[in-house]
Amino acid sequence: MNYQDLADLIFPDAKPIQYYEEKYPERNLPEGAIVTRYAPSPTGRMHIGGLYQALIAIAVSKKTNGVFFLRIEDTDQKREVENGITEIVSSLQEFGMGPDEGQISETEEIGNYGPYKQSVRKDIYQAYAKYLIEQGKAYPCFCSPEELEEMRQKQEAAKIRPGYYGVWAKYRNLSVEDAIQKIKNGEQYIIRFRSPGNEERKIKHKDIIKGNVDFPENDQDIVIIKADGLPTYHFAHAVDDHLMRTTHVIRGDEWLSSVPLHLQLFQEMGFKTPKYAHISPIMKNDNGNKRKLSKRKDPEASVCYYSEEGIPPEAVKEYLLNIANSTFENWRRANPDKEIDEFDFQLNKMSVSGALFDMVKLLDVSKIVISRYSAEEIYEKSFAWAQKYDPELCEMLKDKEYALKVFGIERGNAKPRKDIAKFRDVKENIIYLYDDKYFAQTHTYEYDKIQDKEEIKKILQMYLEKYFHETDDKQTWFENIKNLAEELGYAKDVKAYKQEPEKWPGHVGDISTVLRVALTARRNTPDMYEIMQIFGKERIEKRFQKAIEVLEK
RNA sequence: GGCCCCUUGGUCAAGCGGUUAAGACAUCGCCCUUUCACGGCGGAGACAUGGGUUCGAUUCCCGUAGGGGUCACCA
Repeated sequence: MNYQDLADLIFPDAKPIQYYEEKYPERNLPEGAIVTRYAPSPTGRMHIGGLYQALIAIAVSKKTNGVFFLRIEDTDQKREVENGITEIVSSLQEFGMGPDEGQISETEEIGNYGPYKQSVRKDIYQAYAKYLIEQGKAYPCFCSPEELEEMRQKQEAAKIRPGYYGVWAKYRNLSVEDAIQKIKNGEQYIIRFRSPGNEERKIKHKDIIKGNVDFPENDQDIVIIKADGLPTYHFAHAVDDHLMRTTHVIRGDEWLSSVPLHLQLFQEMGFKTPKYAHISPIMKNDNGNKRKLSKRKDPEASVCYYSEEGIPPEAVKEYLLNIANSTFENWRRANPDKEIDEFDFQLNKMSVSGALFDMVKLLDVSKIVISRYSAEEIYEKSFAWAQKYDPELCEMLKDKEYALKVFGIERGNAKPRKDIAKFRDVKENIIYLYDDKYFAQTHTYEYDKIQDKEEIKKILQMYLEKYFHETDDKQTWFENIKNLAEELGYAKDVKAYKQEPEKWPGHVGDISTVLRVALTARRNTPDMYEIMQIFGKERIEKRFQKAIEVLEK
């Protein structure tokens, strides 16, 4: 009896690997095209780190006219979660990051290199496992989990390197006959890789991001097929990325130390090795300690946080790209209107260590992104956000014509306002411009310099009677406020006042402040002329009246 | 603990043997301005540490400290 008999006994129905090799031929792509992927496990809400990885993968594949595909790594049924794939697919979609090929819903996929869901590729993995067994490069192991655990404890107690290797690899040298006998006896087993490695030897590896790294060779006989017949990550990675013709494996750097194993697997199976790029995780400062952004502890770790807050997807992408390649920022400044895809992303320029997540910076990016929107765009996006997350704002925005006027204040010009960082800010930002909300609230009118009740009343009344005309242009409008100031004995010109402040009780700015506060109950607002234009005389009058009522209380 | 990786201002980061050590965010001041925002100008603020190598180290080598990753029939 020989390896072939053993292989046939274990996987009687597996196809020869030639079948798959032919079914999934080399891709016909231009020179230098990068084929890469995002390969998450459907285990819950999508993590920002995953989005980051996918974004980078897309950037490099787009740049080289390559392929970006989505593969679902669901070989661990225990950790799987309902609608896990939908979560991934819809998150990517929301960010405009749909794959060129791969899984596109729980059950559907596109592309010729599928299936793209590992759980339905069982036959393929088994064919390759069989191939390995035939050559004596893999073998059945009959250790129970308890036995393995016991072994590990022994190793730890003896302070030697834990694992299934060398003399500890109990079934590595079991004869084919004995193995066959055990299997026929119905003993449980899994399939292990017979590692040709030697821990004493070093391998050199060049990672695109991390640079040169030296590791000891792998000598662990790792499990390749689990008791449930599904492959482990390592084996699936080798088989899939070979068959899907991946040229660049872009993944989190928690995999870096598995590289010796992966390289060995590729070599032993006769596969061409892909290039690796290991991305540092996005970190968070936790009481002086750096740690990975955690979905449990940090809301901002979940991709859904951004849509809930109303931070535009493109802002998140720009921020992430910024962490990835700091030259992005300069490029963006120079090319404000270009698509992100046009940025020449450099994998090898990525930081070797993990960046701390900076919400303040993200919000700054977001402010810039939102400031570039037209009134129409910010209306549409705010409305869409409000429909999901804020019924009150949604109600306010139903009057589109009015909302467009509101959003149009100081927008669409060369120096647009940058006062909205996320759609959640919108309501607070505009609510005082809505009469029903405004009059329903009780306000404290915090006037600044001019506090005298009678003086304030006089200013408001006189302004409406003599100095406000709906048809005035901005210059005339402000000239009128100056005239009002003068009539009341205030300085018309702020500079003149500042030079000789003792000559006047105040200046035109103080008058403006009274008008502004009485009009909006706020000291800080965007351009008051535009606000008054939107309101018209009648509404201004109503608001002044309310201000006066409050004064008289 | 073994193995591997990392360490430039508060944060993200250029630089890769000779630089007044870029830039962005944040911060502070001034200017612009009827307020705020925007914008403009300016300030403060960094090469973890100790040894080498070198005419010269932030840049190269070694050690130390600190941080991160990894050691599953999880990915």
